[in-house]
Amino acid sequence: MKASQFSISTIKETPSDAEIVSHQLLIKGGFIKKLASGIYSWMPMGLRVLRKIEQIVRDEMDRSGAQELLMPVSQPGELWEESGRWQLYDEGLLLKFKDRHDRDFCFGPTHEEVITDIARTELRSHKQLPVNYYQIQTKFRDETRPRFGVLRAREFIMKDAYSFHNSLDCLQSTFEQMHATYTQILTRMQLEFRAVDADSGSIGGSGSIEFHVLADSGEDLIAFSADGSYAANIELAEALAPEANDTPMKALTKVETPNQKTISAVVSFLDVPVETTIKTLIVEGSQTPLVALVLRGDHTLNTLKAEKLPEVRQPLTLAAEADIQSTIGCAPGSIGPAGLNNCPIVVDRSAGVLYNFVCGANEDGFHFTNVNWHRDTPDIVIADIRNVVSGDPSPNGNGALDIRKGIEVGHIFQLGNKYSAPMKATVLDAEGKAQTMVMGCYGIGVSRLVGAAIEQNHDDKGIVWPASIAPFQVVVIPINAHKSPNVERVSLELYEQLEAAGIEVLLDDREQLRPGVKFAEAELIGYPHRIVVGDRTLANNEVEYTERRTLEGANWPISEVTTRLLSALGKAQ
RNA sequence: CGGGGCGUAGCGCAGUCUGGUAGCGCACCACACUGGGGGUGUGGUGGUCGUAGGUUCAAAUCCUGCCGUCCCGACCA
Repeated sequence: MKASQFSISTIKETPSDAEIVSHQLLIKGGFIKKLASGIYSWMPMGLRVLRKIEQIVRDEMDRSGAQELLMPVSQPGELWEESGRWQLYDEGLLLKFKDRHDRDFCFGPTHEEVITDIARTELRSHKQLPVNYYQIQTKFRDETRPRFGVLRAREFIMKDAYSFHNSLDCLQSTFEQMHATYTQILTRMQLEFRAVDADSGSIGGSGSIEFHVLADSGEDLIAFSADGSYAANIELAEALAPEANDTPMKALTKVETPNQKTISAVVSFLDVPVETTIKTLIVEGSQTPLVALVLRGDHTLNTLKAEKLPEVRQPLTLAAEADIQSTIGCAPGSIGPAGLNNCPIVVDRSAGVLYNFVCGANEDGFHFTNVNWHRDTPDIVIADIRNVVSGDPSPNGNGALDIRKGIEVGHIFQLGNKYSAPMKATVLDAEGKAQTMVMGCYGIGVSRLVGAAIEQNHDDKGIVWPASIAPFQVVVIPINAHKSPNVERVSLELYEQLEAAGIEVLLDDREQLRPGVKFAEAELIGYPHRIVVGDRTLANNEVEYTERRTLEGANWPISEVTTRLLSALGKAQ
């Protein structure tokens, strides 16, 4: 491709509405263009990247034996009534509309309903199973708050696959195969990632695994052991109970703590280690109006774990201050388990092994010190309700946990019969009886991967694309070709040679631009390899090579450019 | 959905407090110079100041409604 015939529209200024680096660089580099909040056009340069990722995904899905199909973007509301999700998603997410006959429709945020409808008519016999259908297609979700450019867009491109089985064992084997396929996809994209145990959320089903690209801007926290044998979303990672060390109990003391309403305030006011303090959160209960959740002062509540407690009402809701006042008799900030008799108390494992700790005295402006469980408190329930922190022991016993941020780019689920049962998707089994199919579903955010790849691969000059997904693998920049026929001839010959060798190369033949502009732009756009052709080195029959990632250069003999690039790109000649 | 910020040329912004000829930088067009790190000069193009209404002799500026957009939170297969 010649730059003179290809739209490149970079801008120097950082767009004011782009917060994170991938969004800024995609806009600055002219890869995408915003049409509305969370809705973007893919410009020619950006589309090349998107297509690269799609092709890797398609390739590996096909290799796994899955079959590609394409389902409609618009879906009849009736189908969603059948699965029960029309009402469930009544507020937000589902963008609904009506056709001219006043019939309900929605833009597909996902395609379980449509694929299950296809499966129940296409699949009749257990002999046809298992089958795994996939598509790469535009989805629309009316996110309450689109943000981060293509990382949380409303309209986005996703690969979604749905498998059908006649047994859980069969589902399990496809699930494992998809695990391997996703691993292969992300490996080919040259991204650093982790597959982690995850909550299956509102899509339902049992086991699920998320794939996260590691990046500091990630919205999720993932915990994993150093040896890689354990990895889970922090939502799910189990906090083990520490060993209790038997300490002699001291006498309970009530101390005045005027206006000390936060843990950090109490810690500095009383000059005690934060690990010896307790905080108490009051939430709405399922069997009682209120429930107390107790954590060590330096720990945070894991809402997902708390929500699963039988005592707690779903969804987890912090109690209103007025209810706390009337039931407990003090404001939040002075609550504590000691003497708290009018609601159940659930204590985190780590808090439950403390001796002589500090907590609120259930009276504004007072705390207790040297509190001890049982002696000073009513009956308690011990549970795992906190988020793990870095350094916690790994739940599988292998070393300590490390915590990193990740961008969720893939999620695979074992759905079971959540959709097939209500939608009556059955096949006849060997005995000729109707049997509800078991389903799995597997998603990869294709457009999100574009952003995730940049979050993980950039520097202060711009994007550093992994070669496998770069819009072009090589850029050839002639210097002052309009003045030097030699430069023009060599750069054109190199360009043709590289193309012939199957390398995707962009020849920056735009005459009106000065070299500095081309260099800066090349670094912004992030071509992995750069060849500069100028009279300076041409005298020695050489050109200048620069690797984008290291920005280190070297002079290469013209005759060896193709061979060296092929080997840098890992291609056999 | 709660809290906050911002809407002025394609992009980034000033002007709004204190009402009175709509500005700057980048980009774009023309010409000249320049030609190895977003170069220089000269001359230009481009704006119903988000929108609807109100106050006023007069509104980008004051008042009210609406819309859009971004941030924090809630939410998120």
